[in-house]
Amino acid sequence: MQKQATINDVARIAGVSKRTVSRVINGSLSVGDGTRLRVEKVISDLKYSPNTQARGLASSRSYLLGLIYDNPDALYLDDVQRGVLEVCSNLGYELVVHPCRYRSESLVQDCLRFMQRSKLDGVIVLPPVSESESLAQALKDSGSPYVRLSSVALDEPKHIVVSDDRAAAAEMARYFAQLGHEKIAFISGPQRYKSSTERMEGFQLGLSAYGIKIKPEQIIEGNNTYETGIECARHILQGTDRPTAIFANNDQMAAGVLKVAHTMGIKVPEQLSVAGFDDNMLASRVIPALTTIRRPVRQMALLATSKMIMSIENNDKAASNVAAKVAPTLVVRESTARVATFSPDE
Amino acid sequence: MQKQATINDVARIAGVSKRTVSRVINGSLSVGDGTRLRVEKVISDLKYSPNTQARGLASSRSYLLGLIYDNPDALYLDDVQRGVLEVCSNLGYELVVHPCRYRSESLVQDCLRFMQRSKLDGVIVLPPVSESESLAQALKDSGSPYVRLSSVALDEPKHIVVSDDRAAAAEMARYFAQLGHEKIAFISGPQRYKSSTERMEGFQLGLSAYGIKIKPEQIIEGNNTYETGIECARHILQGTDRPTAIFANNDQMAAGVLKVAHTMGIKVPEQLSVAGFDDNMLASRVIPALTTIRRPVRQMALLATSKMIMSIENNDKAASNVAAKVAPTLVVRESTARVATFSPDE
DNA sequence: TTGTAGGCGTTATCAG
DNA sequence: CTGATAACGCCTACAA
Repeated sequence: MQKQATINDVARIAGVSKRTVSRVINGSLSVGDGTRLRVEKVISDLKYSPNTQARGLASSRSYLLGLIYDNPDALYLDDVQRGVLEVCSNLGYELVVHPCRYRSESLVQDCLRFMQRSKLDGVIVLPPVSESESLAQALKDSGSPYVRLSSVALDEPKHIVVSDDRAAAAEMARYFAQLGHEKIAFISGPQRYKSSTERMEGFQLGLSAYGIKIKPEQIIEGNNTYETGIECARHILQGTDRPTAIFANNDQMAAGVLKVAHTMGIKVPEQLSVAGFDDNMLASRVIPALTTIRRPVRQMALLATSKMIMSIENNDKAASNVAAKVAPTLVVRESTARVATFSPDE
Repeated sequence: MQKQATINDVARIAGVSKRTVSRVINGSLSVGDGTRLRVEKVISDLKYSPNTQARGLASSRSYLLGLIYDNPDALYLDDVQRGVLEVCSNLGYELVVHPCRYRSESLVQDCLRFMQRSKLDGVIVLPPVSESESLAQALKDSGSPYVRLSSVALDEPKHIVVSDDRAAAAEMARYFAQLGHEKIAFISGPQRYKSSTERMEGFQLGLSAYGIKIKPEQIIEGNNTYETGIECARHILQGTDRPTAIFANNDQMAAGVLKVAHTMGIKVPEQLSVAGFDDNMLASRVIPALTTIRRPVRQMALLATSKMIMSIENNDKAASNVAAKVAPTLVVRESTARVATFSPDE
């Protein structure tokens, strides 16, 4: 392996100064066409590419983006990562991933250290970490470009991309109502997360438009895992007043509901309609395939990354102009159906 | 936000030279205890932490590790990433993720550029990219530490962590045989991947110990996706000579088999046993839960990262001594059963 | 045990 | 439009 060519080699061979080479690299306009061509030729001959570290040292840029998250669903994370990387790599940035603990005392400190240790040019923050106002504030104070993904517009447009979970949940409510369901249960996510409250409120609001109200005891809080989905489903389905439909805060928990229904011999969708939220891989693999809400995760990632890079490259106006809101959509599959006029087993 | 303290600030305030501070930072032994304490105090007072870029420029280290892969299963990637990060962050390294195209002409070039652009200290390569000998050679030539994950020991111990898929598949064969299955089908992965051939051969070998041979037409190649799992299952189950058990190269395809069986009204496991490979989230969520082989993915990631960092820190012996092999294990769930003496529907 | 001097590869300043 | 020259923050021979 040859030792890497440096800017000095290029300058020497092209017969110009380092400064000029630097100008060419960075696309400065004030370079004569002849000079530029000559330098470019040498650059490609030598397969020269600038040393990022040196560049960073001198200009305090690293071409590194950070992704901060706390233990998200694997499928969600993967989606996001793909989206981010797509934009990243096209624009010459690399991605550094950084899991952290949302509820830790040292969250802010930890993230800040992460940023300055690696001299990141900016960070993208996923929920629920994105909901931490103290982190957002710290990021703002430190002057680091950042973009948050969330279900609520908690920041200026250039700093956030939101998905309207509330409206989507309302759409699910409408769909349930139109299928004739009235006895409906809801398995919520942790109430400390905005996404959970947004979805719950959206769902309730949507139902109320049809004069339907979920009984308080039919609203149970899970923590978005398959296992708690199972627990909640048991609780709901073993009760005396079994609902005809259950909406879960995410697909994982909806899969848990399916499992319990199967175990109890309750037929889905004939005797029970079930719906989830996310539309991740699981939703379409499970039997019956889940009716759910598709979150445009990848699109959010693309938007966030574009914003991010625009901010970094001093284009705040452009960053603000990138769309900051996306709309999840209803996907109807096999797990929901019109309510039975009377249940076969009652 | 204060401007970051530099080594010079520390030196000045502690009344020593940069060199001494540098020694303290890097844990050199030849520093007087008094001096060391004094310097350390200043460091913590100033919340000083060395600038990674500058450090890298001078010593050609970046404290950055790379993860190279081509479009793996989201769940697999997530597992690996968690494992790697766990070790990484404890030892002061960050992780840069880098998807690439295994079959691309420019794979080697692309990966090498990635490494030198970000001046990575080392890379961990996932299958199937890890199976590229030309990449491995290039990495070796360029003197970059690297560790490959694979199903075959294609490199020296310090450069690889392998999972014995062959033995695991043989174990599944034994299990099938002991359940009394003789008419068995196999849905393989792409034959250009070692993991696929290892599993297939292991399975066949395992069966042959019981005098069982899979008919050639009962071996079908999928590409490890749910969709091809469905296609292959259709092909197999619509045939005249339906098998009593199907082993799929991974859980995704096994899930596809379940789907088709369900559609065709074939009861699993009563009429058909189904097993997968991986034991990812899907396996336990699906109904019936899949019997499968659990790959210790996370453990592989831990081992690989440890090796990696030891190599980086010039501890090749230690790197070689870290275990280089892990054993996947059989996990029995609900999708397999003793073969029916005669099928109820025949 | 400690300090001096020089270099790592870029970018930025400020002349010309 | 171009070029010296000084940062950037740290490390490493070599000396003392």
